[in-house]
Amino acid sequence: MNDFSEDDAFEAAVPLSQRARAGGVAARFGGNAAYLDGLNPAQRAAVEALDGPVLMLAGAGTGKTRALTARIAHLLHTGTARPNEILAVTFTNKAAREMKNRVGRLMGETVEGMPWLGTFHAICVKQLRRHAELVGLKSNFTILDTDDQLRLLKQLIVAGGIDEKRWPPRMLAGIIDGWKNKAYGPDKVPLAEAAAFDHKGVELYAAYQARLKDLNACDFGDLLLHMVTIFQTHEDILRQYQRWFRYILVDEYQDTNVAQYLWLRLLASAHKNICCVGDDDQSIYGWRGAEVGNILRFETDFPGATVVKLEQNYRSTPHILAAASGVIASNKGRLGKTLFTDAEDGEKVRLIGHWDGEEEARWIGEEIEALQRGTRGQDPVGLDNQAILVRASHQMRAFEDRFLTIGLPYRVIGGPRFYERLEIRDAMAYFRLAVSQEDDLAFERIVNTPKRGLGDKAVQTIQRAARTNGVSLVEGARIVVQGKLLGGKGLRELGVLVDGLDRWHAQVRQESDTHQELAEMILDESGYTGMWQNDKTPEAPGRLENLKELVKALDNFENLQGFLEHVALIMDNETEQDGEKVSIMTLHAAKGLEFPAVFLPGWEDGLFPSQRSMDESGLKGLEEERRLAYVGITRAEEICTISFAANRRVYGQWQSALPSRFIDELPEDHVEVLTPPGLYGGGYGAAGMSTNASPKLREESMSDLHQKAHDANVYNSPGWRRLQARGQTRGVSQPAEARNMTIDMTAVSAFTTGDRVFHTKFGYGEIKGIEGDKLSITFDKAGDKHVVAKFVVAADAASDVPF
DNA sequence: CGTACGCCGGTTTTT
DNA sequence: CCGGCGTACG
Repeated sequence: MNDFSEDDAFEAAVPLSQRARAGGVAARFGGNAAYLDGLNPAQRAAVEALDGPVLMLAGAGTGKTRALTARIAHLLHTGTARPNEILAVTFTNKAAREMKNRVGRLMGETVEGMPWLGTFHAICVKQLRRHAELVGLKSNFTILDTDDQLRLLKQLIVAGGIDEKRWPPRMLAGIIDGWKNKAYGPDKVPLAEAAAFDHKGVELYAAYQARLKDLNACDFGDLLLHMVTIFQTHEDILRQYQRWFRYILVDEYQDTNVAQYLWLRLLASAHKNICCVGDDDQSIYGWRGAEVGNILRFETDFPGATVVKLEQNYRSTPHILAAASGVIASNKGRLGKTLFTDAEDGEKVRLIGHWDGEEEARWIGEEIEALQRGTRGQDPVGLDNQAILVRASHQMRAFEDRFLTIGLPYRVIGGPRFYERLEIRDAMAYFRLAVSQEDDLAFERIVNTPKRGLGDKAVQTIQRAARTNGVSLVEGARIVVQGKLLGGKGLRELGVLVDGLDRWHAQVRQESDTHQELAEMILDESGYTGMWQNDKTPEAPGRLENLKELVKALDNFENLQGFLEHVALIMDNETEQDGEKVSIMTLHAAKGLEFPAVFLPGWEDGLFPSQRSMDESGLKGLEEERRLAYVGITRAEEICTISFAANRRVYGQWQSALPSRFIDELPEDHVEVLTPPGLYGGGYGAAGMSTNASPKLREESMSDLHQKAHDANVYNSPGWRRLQARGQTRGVSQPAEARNMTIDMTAVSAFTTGDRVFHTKFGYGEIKGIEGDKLSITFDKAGDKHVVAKFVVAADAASDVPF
């Protein structure tokens, strides 16, 4: 199918008569190009160099998105390109949305939507739907999520009689993804790599691809891989796209993998009007296939490229920039940028060591409250403007525990994504089946959810019936029901399920109800809602809440099909904005964000830089970790606080660690060393203690803690001694009691000892005591906790979640 | 077929 | 220390 004339994406958004270079356009958009106002010379150069290859090296906070959107505006404004002739690619939906909004704003709504502004995946889906048959798919192919993918791989492993221990589905998925990222089809995997996995991996890869074809499905990696394959084997199609996409823009180029790189290079090879924006210093996704090499090699790939460096930073203070630059300077083979700023000096980066992880969390909690109140003698910093950035998500727990206890509102960014949650996937599987009864994976998922007495044996019977008749599982189930191939209860239940599926399917086609009503009906009639209503685990109310949320989300779509189509690609986590909260997230999740105050805890060797990263990838791994440090520091606008703990409980065992080597790389002149609480006057290196000393004496006095800290080997480490040698110490942390704490007694007065209560994180429990505004609660699952009263509700109120 | 217990393993994450 | 998963029973 090479004829695109019907695709609205290629329809001229602007009548041809109005299309003109430079001249006639002014009439359309007004004479002046307001989008150029306020750009610095480098940005302006990047915006105005429209033709030929351009590499925009944009350091952190240098107005990259601004330049990129201005460039699009410029292409449109000068009439160089129409909106549908511009291909603009991002990695995330969020970035795509942002760019769309900003272009719209710059152009004053005059421009119709840009059809080819989107993520790599969204754009590839659009293309692949048109050419699916060239890779053996139908244009209505489904896109599998990770969960489907894993279940499929597991089936293949089991079917192949392969030991699941030696070939865990997760590992196989990782290997296959890796190959797809490099644009290797099953037949293109280099012999050496194939041999590295006993050739079994390739065998399974081929089987997996064959199975996907059978299911008329593909996974995320396929979207790119298939398009690259099509472009490489069908020159006419490639030519067409090359003509259509007259200008190409790529965001976060340092994160592209080989498949994405090939796709871009193929599309750009004719006219070479490609503008890539990126920062080699912020390449932090090497472990999932990103190739920094792509950006380092740009000038070789596109000889004569215009290279523009954006080095003026509009985000951070000079001290923060200097600290970040100091750390990243240790990396080799950088393209090299020197960030500068006009901003006032501000505060130095603050560095503090703690006895253990809990102490660190406590200190940061108090510090956040102090900043919020402006107690430190400066403008108050709202909670929305503060963030804690950690290396690994398990570090979040210490903060969550602490913040729950003191009642500090927080939000975890990038947790389990909405559409990845169990209940959402189950519900979606029902919707998928209502739309198409061919969806075998969806059927397998829900056939026994809720429990219908249809276990492995029953499923096997259904599968056999389906296979021998060459039909879908739903049809197979119908055959089983009609032929009474199962026993009493299971048979009856299966009959009910099949009837339900038929009914829902019919209703989808008739469109007799609104799709929201239909969705709600499906979830009710299938017994899925009831399943969670009867569930007494602490998660159940939340899951029901999520289901309600899901039905609400349907509002934005025409019908169920439309919804399913979009959800496959939009795994976004729309974070609800309810009140001021501190953000807690990983360093990876923080890329692209900025906060006035940033806390960077856990700077200990082994944790950050991560031991595993260094073990697996050696110097390359260490350098990526260092870039992560760079990304972390450069998120801060005003106040950046780095901390580490001498001891940490990891897998239930106490372990001590040395301060991160990155701390040694911080330039002294831009760092202020704070004194940990209990160490007024500073600690002095004493003889090291045994490394497994238990610091589990939490409620000890400060002087006791001091004594302990005194002896800890961390204070005798090279990193720590360096801090001492700098001799800059200043007490910061005030005891919490010294600050005027407002205690909300209204919440606490609602409870008495013995009440059953519900807490969103800890679940159900019973109040054992009341101390000030805190409740001491024994939770059914989570054990004894002290929690601020406003974070719990009476247990009977919690079960009252209507659906 | 569903539940209870014991064992293993345990970064980073988007689409 | 915690959760997911697989095996062993009811």
